Amino acid sequence: MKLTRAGEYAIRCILYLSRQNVADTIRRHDVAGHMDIPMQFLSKIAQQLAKAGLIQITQGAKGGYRLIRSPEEITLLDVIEAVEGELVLNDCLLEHERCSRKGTCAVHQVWAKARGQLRDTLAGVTFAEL
Amino acid sequence: MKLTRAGEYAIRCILYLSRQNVADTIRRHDVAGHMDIPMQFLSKIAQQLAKAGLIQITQGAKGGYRLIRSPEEITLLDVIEAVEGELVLNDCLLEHERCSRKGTCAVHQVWAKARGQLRDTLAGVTFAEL
DNA sequence: CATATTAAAGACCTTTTTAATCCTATATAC
DNA sequence: GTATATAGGATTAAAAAGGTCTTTAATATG
Ligand code: SF4
Ligand code: SF4
Repeated sequence: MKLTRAGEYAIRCILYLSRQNVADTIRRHDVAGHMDIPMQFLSKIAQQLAKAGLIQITQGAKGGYRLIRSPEEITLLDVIEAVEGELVLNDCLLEHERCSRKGTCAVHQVWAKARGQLRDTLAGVTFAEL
Repeated sequence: MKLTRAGEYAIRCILYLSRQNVADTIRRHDVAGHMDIPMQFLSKIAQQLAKAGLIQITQGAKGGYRLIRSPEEITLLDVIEAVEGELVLNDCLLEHERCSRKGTCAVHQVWAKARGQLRDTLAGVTFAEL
């Protein structure tokens, strides 16, 4: 029930990019150095952020990462779900996960509510505010 | 960012006990059978629930588990934290976890808020309601 | 007391996830 | 074409999750 390192690093990465001149491409080396992220691990994370449409990656000299969307349009939830997948608090919340009790289970409703609340909270914070 | 099986089983166990005659001692075998919990694994979980003061365990013939507190007094959060430990969403929320950014980190505040919200939600549901 | 019943306790195990790192390939600026 | 940078796949080590096995101990009942 906890954020992974990858999730934490992803947030730091976007946070760093948000604070620079947003139009610039920032070197991976700089992001990793300033935000205490292992460089190679950052590569993996950046690739997921790119796949999710949050950043653009440029290879080669002068390459690096650049935000595609503006900080106001990126929420914490976006970043977290980009690297951790859909946020659920209990497996039975996933559509394909079958629990025989699901239909009538009162606990299930609680998890659904809690999940909604958490996602709303995280979706309510943009990187412009951070 | 998800409940473990142990947590899920713990909830099912308390749920089952809450639905029986609360004063009765229920056999581990029955709980496991009715709630689809691996028997030996339930032992481990029950021991944690006992340590947390939620159930009383009796060994020997006619032994089993019995609720100590009434269902109205047991919340989902109680049960979850009994087996998973204190609920936190990011490591930096733990007192002893050091992050050099913690002091000024805006993200930290969000996690603190989200965690509080989630705990409140789970603490707001008792087994009498379930 | 003897015996049957029932759970504890600790060791052990397997699988999955996490958190990286290594290495080769590839893209770009100059 | 060379130096600079990241991609992408394979690999790895450590930890956590999710159990199981075996031995021990407690209790009821005849
Ligand atoms: S018992 Fe309820 S909460 Fe637990 S997995 Fe099934 S549907 Fe979900
Ligand atoms: S950067 Fe902020 S949110 Fe991330 S671990 Fe440090 S204090 Fe917590």
